[in-house]
Amino acid sequence: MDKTHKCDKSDKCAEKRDLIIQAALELVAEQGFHGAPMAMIAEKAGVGAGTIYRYFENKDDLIRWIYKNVEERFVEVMMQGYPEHGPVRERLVHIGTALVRHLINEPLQLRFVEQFHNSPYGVDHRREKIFGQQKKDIISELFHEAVAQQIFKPLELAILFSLFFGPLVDICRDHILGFIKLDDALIEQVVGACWDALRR
Amino acid sequence: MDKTHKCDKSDKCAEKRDLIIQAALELVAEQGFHGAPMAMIAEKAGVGAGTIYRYFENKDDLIRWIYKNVEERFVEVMMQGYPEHGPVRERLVHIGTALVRHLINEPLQLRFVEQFHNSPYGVDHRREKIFGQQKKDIISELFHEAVAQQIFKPLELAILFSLFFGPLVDICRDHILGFIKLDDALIEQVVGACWDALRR
DNA sequence: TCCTACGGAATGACCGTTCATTCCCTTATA
DNA sequence: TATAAGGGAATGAACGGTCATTCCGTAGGA
Repeated sequence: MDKTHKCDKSDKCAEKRDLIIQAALELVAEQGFHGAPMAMIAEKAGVGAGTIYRYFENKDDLIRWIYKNVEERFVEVMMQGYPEHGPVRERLVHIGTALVRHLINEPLQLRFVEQFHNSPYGVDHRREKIFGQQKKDIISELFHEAVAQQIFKPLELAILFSLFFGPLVDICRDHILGFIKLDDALIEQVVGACWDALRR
Repeated sequence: MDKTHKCDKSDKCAEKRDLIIQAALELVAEQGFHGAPMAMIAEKAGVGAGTIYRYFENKDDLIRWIYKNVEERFVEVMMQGYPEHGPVRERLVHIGTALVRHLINEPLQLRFVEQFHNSPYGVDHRREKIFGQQKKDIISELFHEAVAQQIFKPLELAILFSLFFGPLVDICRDHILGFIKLDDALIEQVVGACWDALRR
């Protein structure tokens, strides 16, 4: 929930807000929640400690706001250029490739989301995602359709998601941490391998 | 590193030590590191707060000790009844199935390890694992052999591990949290799917 | 009596949050 | 234009609480 604030439009206030967000994103991504106390976020953003509370109710509010925005950007990226009427494999490869490309270009966003998922809210968030999955997002639809057409193995959505997205996120982390070196050819191979896991 | 202690052998002291370990394991697994302060661990173990420091140098020492032991148990379980001279697929299915069965029987151990991996030490530990991978554990050997025989896709070990173990651990967590319900048939299907991801 | 294990209050560091104060920009007035 | 007043934005020292760790008095066995 945003805190009501006099100047929402693109003026100095918005700039300051963005500075806080960026500082928090970086610190949490690089040091974890432990390594991102409010005082440090404020210092990195170049504002006073109290100023943060003019823009966000409390730390939870700040963290959740960042998470929501980062997640939305993930979906946007996967939907950009999505071949809506192409065959299932093409659509899936598009999603996987777009996701991996984005994650390795925005390592802070990946690390932040991972930190978030492994925290008290993380479980609640996943529960909501899985059980509240009545809303028809395009990716869930694609998976459902592929199961119905007997292209995918007849498994629950949660399992199919783990088979496909789990390894992709893992290798992005390994790339960011310098354990492996991803390039376009390798990304294609790994996405292909994840496809193989899903295929009937 | 254990702290030197007069009575190491199976007497009352060892019992008390185990109580501390069990309490810490449960609290960290269920509440995360934040929710497992030393005072709470002591209370749950039924000992004084200071007593913990007679058995472990500090909290880090305690946590690392538990992690090391839990991880060793994972390997033990995967190696129990390992069909060393069977075909690659049989050996891999054995490992995957044994791991999943163990993890869903010991949810605390899985949750603890996940908490550990997402913490400051987590990255260091993984770095050590990947770059210090000169030691020939049986599982790495199996993967190397399968690549050499062109049974697996020609990918780095870290990637193959992510493709195989990543989804397996994910679905165990989902099972523990009640999001899905694993049974023997389903485990077999999922392990089979992970095999498909690796297969050339 | 000596020595070791133990408990739990005490300690000091640190964290999120608050709030009295200051700063600065806008507006009103002459 | 010059000046004063008003008010929202920003600040950072201070507060209350929590944490890991230490310290010291006590109990019990040799």
